[in-house]
This record gives sequence, structure tokens and C-alpha cells, in this order.
Amino acid sequence: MIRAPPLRRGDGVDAGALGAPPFVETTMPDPDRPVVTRIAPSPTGSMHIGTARTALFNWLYARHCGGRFLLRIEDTDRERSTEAAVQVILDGMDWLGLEPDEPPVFQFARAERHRQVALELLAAGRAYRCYMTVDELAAEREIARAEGRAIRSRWRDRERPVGSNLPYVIRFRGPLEGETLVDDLIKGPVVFRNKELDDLVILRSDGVPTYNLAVVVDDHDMGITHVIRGDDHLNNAARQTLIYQAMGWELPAFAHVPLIHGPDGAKLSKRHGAQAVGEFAEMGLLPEAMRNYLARLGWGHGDAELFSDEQAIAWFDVRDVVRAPARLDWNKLHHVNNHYIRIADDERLARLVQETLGRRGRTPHPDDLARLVAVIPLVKDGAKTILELADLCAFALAQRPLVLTEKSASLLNEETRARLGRLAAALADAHEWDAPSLLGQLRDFATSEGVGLGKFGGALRAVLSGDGSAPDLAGALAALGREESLGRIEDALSRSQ
RNA sequence: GGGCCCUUCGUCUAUCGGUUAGGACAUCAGAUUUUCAAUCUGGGAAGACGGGUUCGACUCCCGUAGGGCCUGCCA
Repeated sequence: MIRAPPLRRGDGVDAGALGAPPFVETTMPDPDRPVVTRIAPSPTGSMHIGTARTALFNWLYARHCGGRFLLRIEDTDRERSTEAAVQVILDGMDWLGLEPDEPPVFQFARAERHRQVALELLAAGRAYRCYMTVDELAAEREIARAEGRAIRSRWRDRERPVGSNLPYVIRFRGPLEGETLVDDLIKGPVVFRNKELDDLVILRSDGVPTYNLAVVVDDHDMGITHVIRGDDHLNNAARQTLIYQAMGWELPAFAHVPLIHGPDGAKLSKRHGAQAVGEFAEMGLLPEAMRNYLARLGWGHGDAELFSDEQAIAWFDVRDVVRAPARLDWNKLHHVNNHYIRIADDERLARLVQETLGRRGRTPHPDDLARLVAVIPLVKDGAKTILELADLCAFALAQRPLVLTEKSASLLNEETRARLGRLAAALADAHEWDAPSLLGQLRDFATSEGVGLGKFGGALRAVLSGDGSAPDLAGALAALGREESLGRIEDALSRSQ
């Protein structure tokens, strides 16, 4: 393994102008080191679904390798970071079931350590003080852009202004020649010409470290072996590589995963329906469905579409992540969600439906849970979300006497009322009250009436549900129970026309 | 402007030089049916474009076009 030369302790004067130690080509990660991955979101708002997928990839890879998965909160931007946003991340990870193996690391709490490293780099001549004002910087930026080159500070090779106490930032002193290789696990080898890389600010004028320094120091200190993150960081990886080399630190393996786009191919944003993890939860998606769908978005294993966490862990390798950005497809997400609703435990679903109903302002009734557990098996196959499941269950929770919609009421005429009356009488004597035998009885009744089920099915559904949204009739009768079912029919028939 | 990344059915993907280019979602048609749904059967649907390399290219190389990211004292 190639290692950078040891840091040279400076004498307080920027040594770069005198000739900094040469930069090495690259150092590769030790293949024998146990894998450590991390997700490093910044708490500046909601938790993006792309962040969730990156977290999932990190989690899957760590589990696959028998390694560890860590969480770091990147809160060095004091202006925008909020405690509430930290909680959103913690809740999001919890909901997704992606438990980090250690308590989260808060980046800002490590600012002193970052500052030390910045000073070390300064002392070693690998960084310098830049006294450019905001205006000067803006001007340089404009010129550099016009000339099609990276911005350069004129303080790179200058002593500090004599006797001045002007504010300054510390910039990393990158090499002007040669190339830097980022050997990305997903994108393959990517070569950057060093002259294209600007000298990034590592310490702000107020002494707060910047992201690019903090990530490198933290990833190194946390022993991260695989940096799996959004590919918006691919360019940063080159400059970060330079910092690793300047510090003589072993490089992690990089894997830059493409971003998630909206259905129209544009960057996923609010107008696409949802972009925050919390919103997906509120829309009635199941976390295991999200894991399956997200894993499948940008990664595949042959024809496998629906798979367990265990299978995903067994199969997942970052190297197989697709290089192109993927679009969020609501249809497929819903399809996957439907699958997990079908195989989910009915009591769990009942509780989720109760929560949904509660959010809609429904006052809970003591019978709710029991009725939901009875009716959910009947309707879950048709539910793409918990919200839809709640809609499909609604009829079972209605309290007598039901209010019939106009359409439902219109199905009750002299003929159907008479027929329902005879049906109620027949059902009152039924020995069995389960779906199969009820279906048999409905059929027998239809035969005895000399008509098809269609002649009174609509009316029966209307009086049982109020709005006609009930599922299979026999199943609905069974789920409702004899007393409730006959009561609902009775209510409707006794109502004046 | 500059640098970098990306490009297979509408969408997510399989293919790792030789396949009738496979699967899933969506869509269409039919079947079933007590509404809706579900279910079953079947169909249509793709290698951005142009050059190479090769006996042979979706696969490798170059170019073009289109999209994305970075170019912050944001992360």
C-alpha cells in the first residue's frame, strides 16, 4: 500500500511556497479491514427519499459484509441546522428500520478536532490563510468562470499581510499539476486533473470547519471503509482524496450512487407528490415495502422483484448499483406496498388503520379493533396503501343506523325491500354464520326467488355499507356478524320511503 | 463558460461480444364476477444518434445530441 509521507510539523509559517511534500497518487483501502459504512445527512429540513435509499444501500452493504453501519449528523451549518430536523432524521431511520450500530455522531461536536486538523495542514504547508474579501472572491469567481478555469486565491503563495489582523479563511493547498484518481465502486475509475480542482475552504473565517474537511476527518476517525453517498459528491471525492493524502490517511473506498428523480426525470421535488420519508409514511406506505422498492430502484438481482431483507442482504453489493439516475414510479411502489399489505399481520394493519382514522378525526369506538380485524382479511388484497385500506374498512366501522347515500337509497324500491325482508328472515334462522355458508345461503335464496344475485346484491350492499363500498357480500355479512348485519337491514327497511 | 457523471420497452431493471433482447410495474384485449377491486389468460412495447474495432456489438472505442451533478466561508 502506498502511503503519503508523514506530516511535517511547520514552524508557524506557511511552508507551501517553499515546496510542500509531493502528493502521492492514491492509497487503496485495506481489503481485510471489517467494513464500516455510514449515512451522513444534514439536518436542514426533511429527510429526502434519496437519503433514505442511500442509507438503505449503506445498511445493506454493511450487513452483507458483516460490518457496521453508522449514522452521522452533519450539522456544521449552524445557520440551517435545527434540532427538529435532527429528530426527523432519527424518526425516519427508525421508521425505515435502519438502525445504526452505534449512537449517532454529531459533526459539530467534533469541530475542535476538525480545527486541529486544519491547523496541522496549515503548519505542514498543505493549507494557507486566504484574506480575500467577499467582493474580491466574487470578482475572481467571475473572471475564473469567464476564463473557464477553477478559482485561485492570490494568497496561495503569499505571506500574510504585515501587521494585519484582517479576517481570513484557511484553504487547502491542492497540487496544480498531476491527476487525482477516484476509483469509484459504481462509476469506475474517474480521473481529475488537479488544476481543475480549486483550493477549498477548510476553515471559515469564524473558525467553524467546513463540510469538506469535516467529512474527511470524521470518516477517517470513525474508521469508515466505504463511503457510499449521492453522486452529487463525486467531484468532492477528488478534493477530499487530496486531503486524505495530505494527512497520510488511508483512503476509503468510494461508491457514488445516482440521485432519484421524479417521474418526469427532473430532480425529485415537492411537486412530485412526496420527497420526504415522513410523507411516505403518512401516505400509508409500509416500511418493509419502502425497503424493497428502494432497494430495487437502482439495483437489481436478476428477475427478483419482491424479496425479504435477508435476501437483499445476501445479494447486495454496491458494485451492482446502476450508474444512471432512477425515476420514482408511484405505480410500482404501490404494487410493492400492496404485496406487503397482503402478507402483513391483520392486527398490525388494524392498528395502522386506527391511527389513520384517528388522524382523520374519527372518535375511536371500543369495537373498532375487533371489527377491523374481522374485515381486513376481506379487503386487504385491494389496498395499495393503508389509506386505501382504511377507506375499504370504513363500512364496517359505521354505527347504526347507517346514513344511506342517495345512490344507495335509490336501490331500495318496493321489490328489493320486500326481497331483503325475506332474506333477513331467512338469514335470521341460519345455523352457520361464516362466509362460505353465507354465500351458499345467498345463492339458495336467489334460487328460491327465481332471480340472480344481481337482482338484490346491490341493495344488500347498500344497506350493509351505506355507500355501496362494501366488499364481497358473504364476507361482509360474516365480518359484520349476524346481529349487526340483520340490524342494518332492519334499519333500512323500517325507514319510511 | 469549465470539469465530471449518465443514456435498453412509458417506468424500474436483466444481459457482463453470439439471446426470438428476459422479468416486473403500467397499458391494451379477453375470461371470471354480487359494485369496485382482486384473480386468470393473452397482446403490444426498448438498445438516443453517427462512426469505428470485430467473423459478430446493446455489450469495447471515438464523436454528436440530450439529461444530471459540481464549479459556495451549503452539505
